[in-house]
Amino acid sequence: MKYNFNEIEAKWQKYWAENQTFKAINGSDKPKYYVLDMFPYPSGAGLHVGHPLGYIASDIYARYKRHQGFNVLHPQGYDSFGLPAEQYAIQTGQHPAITTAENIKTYRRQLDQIGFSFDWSREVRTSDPSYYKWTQWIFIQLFNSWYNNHTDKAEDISVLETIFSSEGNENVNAVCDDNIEPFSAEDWNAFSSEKQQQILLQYRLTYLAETEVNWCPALGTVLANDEIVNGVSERGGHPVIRKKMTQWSMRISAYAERLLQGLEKIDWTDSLKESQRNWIGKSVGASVTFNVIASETKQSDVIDVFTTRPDTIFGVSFMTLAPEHELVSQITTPEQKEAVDAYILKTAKRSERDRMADVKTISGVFTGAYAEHPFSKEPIPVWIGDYVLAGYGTGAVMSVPCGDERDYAFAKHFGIPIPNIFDGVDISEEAFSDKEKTVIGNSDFLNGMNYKKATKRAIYELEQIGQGQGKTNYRLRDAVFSRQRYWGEPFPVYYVNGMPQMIDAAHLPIKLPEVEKYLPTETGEPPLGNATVWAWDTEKNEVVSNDLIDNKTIHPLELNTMPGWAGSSWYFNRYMDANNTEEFASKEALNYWKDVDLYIGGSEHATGHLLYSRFWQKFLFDKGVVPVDEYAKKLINQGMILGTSAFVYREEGTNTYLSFGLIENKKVQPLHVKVKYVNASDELDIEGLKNDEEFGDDYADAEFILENGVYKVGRDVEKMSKSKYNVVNPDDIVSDYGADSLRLYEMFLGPLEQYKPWNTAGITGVHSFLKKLWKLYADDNGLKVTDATPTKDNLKTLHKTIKKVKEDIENFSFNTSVSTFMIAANELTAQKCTSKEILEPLLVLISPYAPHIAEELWSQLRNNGSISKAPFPEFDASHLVESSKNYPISFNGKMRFTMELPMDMSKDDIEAAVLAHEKTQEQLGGRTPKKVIVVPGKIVNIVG
RNA sequence: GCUGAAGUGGUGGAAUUGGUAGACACGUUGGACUUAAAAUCCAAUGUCCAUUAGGACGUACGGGUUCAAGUCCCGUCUUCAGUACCA
Repeated sequence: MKYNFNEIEAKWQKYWAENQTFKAINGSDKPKYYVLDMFPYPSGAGLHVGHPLGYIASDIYARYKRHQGFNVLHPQGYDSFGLPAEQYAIQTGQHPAITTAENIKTYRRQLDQIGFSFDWSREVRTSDPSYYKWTQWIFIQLFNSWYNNHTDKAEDISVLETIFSSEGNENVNAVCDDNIEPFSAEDWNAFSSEKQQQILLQYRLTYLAETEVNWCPALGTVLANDEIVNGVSERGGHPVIRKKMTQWSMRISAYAERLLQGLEKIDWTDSLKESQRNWIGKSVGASVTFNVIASETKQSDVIDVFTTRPDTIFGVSFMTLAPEHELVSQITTPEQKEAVDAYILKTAKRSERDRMADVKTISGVFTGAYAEHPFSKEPIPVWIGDYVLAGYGTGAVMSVPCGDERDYAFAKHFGIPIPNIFDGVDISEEAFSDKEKTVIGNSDFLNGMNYKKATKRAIYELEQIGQGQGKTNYRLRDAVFSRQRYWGEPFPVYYVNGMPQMIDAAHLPIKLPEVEKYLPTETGEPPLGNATVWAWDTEKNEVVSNDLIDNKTIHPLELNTMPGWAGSSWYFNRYMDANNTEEFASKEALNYWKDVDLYIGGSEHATGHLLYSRFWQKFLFDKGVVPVDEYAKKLINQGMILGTSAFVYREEGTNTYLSFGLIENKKVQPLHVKVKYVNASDELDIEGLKNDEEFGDDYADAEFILENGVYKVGRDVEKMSKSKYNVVNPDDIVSDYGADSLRLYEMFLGPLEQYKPWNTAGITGVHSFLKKLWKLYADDNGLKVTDATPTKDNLKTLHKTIKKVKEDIENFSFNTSVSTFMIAANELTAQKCTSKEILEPLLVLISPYAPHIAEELWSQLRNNGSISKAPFPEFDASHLVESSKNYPISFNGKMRFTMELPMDMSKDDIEAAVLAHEKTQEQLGGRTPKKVIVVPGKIVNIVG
């Protein structure tokens, strides 16, 4: 019997699929366990070996939990709306749905052959109308809700309407737009329905607003903050500019504090939580109102600022407004108008990127206006400067040069006085911003106080004069929810007189219309502007032709689509009841599965998907739709598998290629070559390269200068990508070595969280382990497992393996358990172990890692009558772990323990006492300890 | 700048959490089997000194605590990731 992995793997994959072996049952008696992967975007390139890393880890964990008697939910699906399919459609005219379906087919085939234990009966696709029906439904719920600060949760918009009609908005404490005019109940009831709708829109959790957005002209769409990296688009690296547009926004800022607090109760990595904390950016301080001193040319006005240092209020020597600040034009004096206008123009021209790249240059202009210090009543010059951002706080700061680096630099640059309000600190060279060591001086009633006391007192005094109060500010801004794209969820929205109306949930889904072109229209409308059947008939409740629009019963539909993160913000709930056509998911299913016990995915989603999905979950929790407000108890970020690129070096201006060792100081141009032409010793297969279909011609006449008879390539570790020719396809690995080898090797490569390079050569190690394992059970004559009584050594090997592997899985250090298996196989081979009492549990143990070979051997043992246990996947192995718990052998045969002994014993006496000790004898199994480390008073270490 | 993670052989990485540093694997070298290759098996493989026995050094660098430090503390440097004029 040979280890024919291809045959075995195909056989069991077929068996699992036909028997729905991994189907999870809703409402089983067993305890539930939910293991979730971040679902993939099915790209046209298919999977490379880096993609399955996290899936293998979660699969091991899921299979382990099944063996422990849990009812495991381990689903998979596709985040199938996205830009690549749309761009392909723009180029080729092929409908993105077709491309997407094809890509999904490839993904599914590739995933299947790795032997994952997914419950495919629960598959979701975000681009499927039966799925996005519920994404639209959630959008409607958000539209129909507002955030009540009194109850600290989202409530139905009808509650707000009731309040408005009975008492106006005076006592409403909601998270809403700024600048809402106060109105009474009488006012409200007298407002036109349109005016009422306008006001309500300012309170809704998803709202339409003219916002300054990140517009990417090359992509023809707006981007969220997290889709921009260093001032250019994350996808494609195109420039991004600021532009005002009417957009749907999500009021995520309402949840800032709860998103922050919620981090305390979930087991996510510290770095990820820290990223989210920074992104939310809570700062506690005060808002302070400065009165602008009125003069002939300007009226009196007020400037509100936010500061985290109200204790330094007596250090204010000027104020700075963002150039975009709305007061600038009002307060600028005629003498300064020219300079101010020129400055505003200059900064507006600078792109976001320039402004970010160049933070050292100090620039600004005096407006000519003065504000009055709230306490000293001294006049304070008001400047504008681009170091103040319009989008944070109020877009204005009180500048305290002695306590803030930027204010200090600004003051120095423009010769503004720098009053010192810190006792015993020299500020002639730099600002002093250490809060902890602060002692305030020169500050009237704050003198002698530390930071904490002075802050409290300053806020109190500001409140007394009505010019300020304590305030908490968050950096987190509302998320723009509109995209000018075709391949996304359509909004369930139509417009009557320009006011958005929700389509009744009973008529969902609103399916994407057909269009001829996937580009924006000539008039600059989003791609849905190309649709001819895209109007809403409010009588028939269906989508009808645009020609029929009469703005009475038939109205235009929204042309934007939802962003990529819409569908991924709630999919984990859908898996619980994926085929429900009546509800988002049934109450029973939601209450049974509740939340994800283990979520594995990449850290690149820290401030995107992982924040937005927490926001939606909290909202759905407020609405009573889901039973928990944090959906993932534990989250692990898997690292990335990188490619090892290979280079040949062309001597500049020639057709000669120098071997890596011969470059020395010569000018060479490194060129990527396909990694498949390079062996483990970095030697290039020149013939292979010259015969390559794609690039052979480029090298046909090339001369390769060898060293020691071979051409050595250079190596570099980079991200796997098509353009670097370092992509390794899992299909090739599976056909050459088998899925079990791939699974083991990906785990063996290193710690799960770490970034590590792929190196195909190394896979022979785990592959020969599997062959060795097979030989332990079978040889040319068939199975060789016997009823023999296990020896002491056999038992020791088995139990230390069980202990170690259990620990490893529970700590997610899958890499070391692969080593443990190898050691076990080597030891049992050396011991010539054939005992089924050893070999049987070993199979159970290894099955989460290498399920195919384990299933095959288990089933053979069953057929042969050697085992009478249950079929493999249903086999509850929890007793194995239990039995090993008290097994009297410690890991690796090493043992250490501490033993109290009298202080005055001699070293020899101590050793004698150790040898006589009962426990020592037992643990050493009669052998003499190699080393005893003795410390006065006790024995610390006995090594056997 | 700030935040987070990390720095161990030629390489990927172990180290029972303060207790034999380098497990396991790749690679390399040598050997067995073979007409040969592949496959398989065996041995060696941190550095330096030594014929051997053995010895010295060694976990980025410099200090410290401890009977004992890769692990803990202080300082420095480097790399990676995220974030950045956030008042």
